[in-house]
Amino acid sequence: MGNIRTALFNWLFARHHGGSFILRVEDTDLARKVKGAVEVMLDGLRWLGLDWDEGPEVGGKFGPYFQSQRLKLYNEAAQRLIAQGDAYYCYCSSERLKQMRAEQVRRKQPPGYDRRCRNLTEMERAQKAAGGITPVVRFKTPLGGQTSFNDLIWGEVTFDHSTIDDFILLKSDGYPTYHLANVVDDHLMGITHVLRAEEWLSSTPRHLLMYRALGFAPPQFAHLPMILGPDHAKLSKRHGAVAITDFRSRGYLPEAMINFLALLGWSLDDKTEIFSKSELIANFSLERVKRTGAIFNWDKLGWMNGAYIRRLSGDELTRQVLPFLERDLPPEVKRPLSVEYVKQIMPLIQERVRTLAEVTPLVGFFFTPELSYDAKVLVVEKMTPELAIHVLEESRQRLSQLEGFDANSLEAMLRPLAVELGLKAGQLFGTLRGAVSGLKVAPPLFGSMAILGRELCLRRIEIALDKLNSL
RNA sequence: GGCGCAUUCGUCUAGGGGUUUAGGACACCUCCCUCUCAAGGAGGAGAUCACCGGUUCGAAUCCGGUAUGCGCUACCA
Repeated sequence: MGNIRTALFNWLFARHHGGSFILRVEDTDLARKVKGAVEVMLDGLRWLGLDWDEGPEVGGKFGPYFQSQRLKLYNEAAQRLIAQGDAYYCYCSSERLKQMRAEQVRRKQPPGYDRRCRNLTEMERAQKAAGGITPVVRFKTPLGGQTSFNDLIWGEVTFDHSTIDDFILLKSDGYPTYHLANVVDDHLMGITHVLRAEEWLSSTPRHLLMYRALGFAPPQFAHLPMILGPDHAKLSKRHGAVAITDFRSRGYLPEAMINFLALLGWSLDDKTEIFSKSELIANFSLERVKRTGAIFNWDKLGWMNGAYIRRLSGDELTRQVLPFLERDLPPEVKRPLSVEYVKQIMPLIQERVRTLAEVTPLVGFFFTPELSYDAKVLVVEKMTPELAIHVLEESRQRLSQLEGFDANSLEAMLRPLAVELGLKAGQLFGTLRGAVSGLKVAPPLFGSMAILGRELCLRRIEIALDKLNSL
């Protein structure tokens, strides 16, 4: 989620300024490599409509866009830094480092590499190398001084070099760390603006130090606020959906997701809530990005998604709902579904759902050949089974003789019937609703009956009567 | 522990010295509409603007301190 929001802000920023949105896959951690993860990410971006100008699949002048395919570049940079005296080989074992850290923590010292290998002589180096340890490459952080930079969102930020240790550039498996790869690539790829999550703020001085050592002009940085869960912790799997694709399968619309995500940390003014993509692009600016983390509010997302669903045309709603019906309707329902039939139903539920996934349970009775429900739904408030039977028999009678069978004629006949039977409208309609849909809460009755048709309605009333009679 | 940053209704936020009895949205409550549920409409409740000092005629807005929270402090990104 956080990554997707970061991607969105990058995309909005690029589109607003007429720049390029570049997608680079930072797959430099072998241990965390997950098969298919990249495809999922690309799918998510595509679904949201965040198209990239350079990157996987579309290519670009500065490819490849997978860091795992650019190892040579990082190696060259590391070698250059070593040659210049800005980096060095470190032969310390991870066991020693772990121990060192534990000791530092115990003594309440700031944890960090103790620079044991920083000034090894040629002789010592050769000795260590002979020991069979594959070294890592560390950056030789200046011991004194400080680095300041002007973050586009946080303003002027300063860090003392004394708080930065000699961080690793190249791991012993030959892969670069984020720090190295990121700096090398941003330079090589001509990146002008880096918009990333706040968690990177404190490592920015390291990056700046590297840009300087490498003789590269650094890009502009903007650190975005984080997205938190309801417990104020960084949003994670524990908080429900994390992958953007989860939202798709839960029936959220991409436009709503974008709108909602954009408002997490950014706002235009004190009242506008609904933004189209082009309005977002037109109005987006870093100056209006907040600095504080925002909690992901599912309720508001639901409301916003509902608002977007209500704005859909009948055709569009139908098109979007179809896959959910195909997926969620019980197997006994014949496929493929009739698009025309679905389209007829849509107006009845459009303003009643917050997600596309909520449609199926509401409209299942339009498709299911056999309704299965408890006879209790036929006996609404202030009714008895006997009364319900009477009501249904009377209704069946009238329904079978009714001239037309559209919503209007149904209503014109049913309303007076309630009066005639000495019932409140809700009593009659509720009973019929139960018989026809098997639901207590359902789409509007007349419209539903019209779509189901006379024959089916009458049959369902028969079945309802059977149910009541066998109570 | 160190460093950096933040702190306005439960949540997302507007507001950056007087126009603020701090505005909007979600959620919540009431009423209207109504065949259920929604949607829609009208109201309501909800924030001593973290706290303490200072600057000022005047501070949510500026300054300092405190508290709390978050991030970083990995051969993760």
